Amino acid sequence: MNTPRHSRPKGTLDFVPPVADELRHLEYVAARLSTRFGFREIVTPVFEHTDVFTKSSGDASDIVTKEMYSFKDRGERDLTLRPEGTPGVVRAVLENRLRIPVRLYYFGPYFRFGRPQKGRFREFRQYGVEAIGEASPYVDAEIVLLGDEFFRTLGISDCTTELNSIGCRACRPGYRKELVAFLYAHKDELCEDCRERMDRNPLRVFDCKNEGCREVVADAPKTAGHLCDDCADHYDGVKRALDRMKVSYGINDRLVRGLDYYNRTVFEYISSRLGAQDSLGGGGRYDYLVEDLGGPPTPSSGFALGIDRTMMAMPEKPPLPEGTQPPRESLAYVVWMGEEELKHAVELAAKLRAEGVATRVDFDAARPKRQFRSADAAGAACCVIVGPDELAKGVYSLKDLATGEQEEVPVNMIVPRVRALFR
RNA sequence: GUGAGUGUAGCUCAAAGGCAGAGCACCUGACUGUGGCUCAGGAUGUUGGGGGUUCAAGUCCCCUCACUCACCCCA
Repeated sequence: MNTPRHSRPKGTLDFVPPVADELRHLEYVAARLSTRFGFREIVTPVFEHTDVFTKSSGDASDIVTKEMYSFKDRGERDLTLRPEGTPGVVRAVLENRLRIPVRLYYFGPYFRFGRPQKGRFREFRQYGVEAIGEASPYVDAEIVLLGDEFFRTLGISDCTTELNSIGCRACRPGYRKELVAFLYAHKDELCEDCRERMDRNPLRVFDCKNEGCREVVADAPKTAGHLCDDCADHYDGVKRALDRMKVSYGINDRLVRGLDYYNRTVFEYISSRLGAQDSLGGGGRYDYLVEDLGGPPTPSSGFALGIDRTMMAMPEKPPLPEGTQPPRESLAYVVWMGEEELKHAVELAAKLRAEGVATRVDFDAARPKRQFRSADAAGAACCVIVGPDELAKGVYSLKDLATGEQEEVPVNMIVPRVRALFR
């Protein structure tokens, strides 16, 4: 193969036409739905001071310990390409003293260092929402609903929602102690990784895919049975609200989120089309994070959805029936014959564009044949032909490239006639 | 960070130690004011890179790089 002079950095993606259009469409859907739920867009930097992430995501989490793109800038500042969205948003809310409660949505690129595989990249895109300063279980339910509607709007049908509650600072320590005791009793049956996880983050043993570990974990004490009264009430509230909103979900009492800051409600959207990385996104409640980042106690809830994964999970467009042409772009080509007509073509292009009609002229091809070919290659809907004959008669010839039909159009009628061919 | 698989034309893939090929795409012409369709012709490669074995390597061996999938982790 011709080795390209330059190649993408490992784990990055190019979005070339028309895939970039799909990406923008997806962001448009996200923005529209978020707005409908009262969220407003926030844009924060792609990099932050490193401690914004180390103080929020948890020192023990893998994201912080081995997946961050961290660097020192020329001023010796410790900076990190954001591995996730929530900490930067919370930082911005505090720094700009936004009035709380506030609902925010965002999308953009995120960065984590790991070996790429299907659905996992070093640069990836997320769509997220954060409801900062809202404590009600209804809020959690609304956020789950929003994500659910997002996937449904995009035609993703094989997406299931899993729900769990992991308790709070009051009830989790007791549960954790009980879980660790259980795991120690079954230490011999656990894999090496899980034996390490037992001490560092015992809840994550639930995530292990190892057969033996799964069997052990099946009998392990579950969070849901060890919630304090407040957490149990909250969990019931979320479930009742989801039922009333007609959101279908499954309880997964093994569901644990990777980030340390979650408490109470956690949820995840799973698709069967994605391979091993089957999570389209997830989220939950994070009632302590704002405080951890130096703000006042502020109960909050949100989600982060993987845009790249969502695009992978979207249904394939059905192939075109045999013999049919793909739809044409809403684009007009002005075809010219000689130098004299070229001047008119340039003016006509300006006029069409002023009327909002996307227009191109092939300046490089002197022969009309090539101009027509350019127009066809670009998928243009029509050609507007400027030749000596047309100029003499005060008309343009308009050729519909889909049907091949051509007719003369008075110059003052060209804009509506071109537009009529767009569909 | 760990493991496995795959690297041949722009794309999809043949060539199982003996002349590097096909389809699609591309270019030119038939058609000097008309795309697609048809016909005729044309170009395309350091077989990812480097080393080794051999009379001979796309093919076997070693190293390296890239991609893919999985572990890990998560979006």
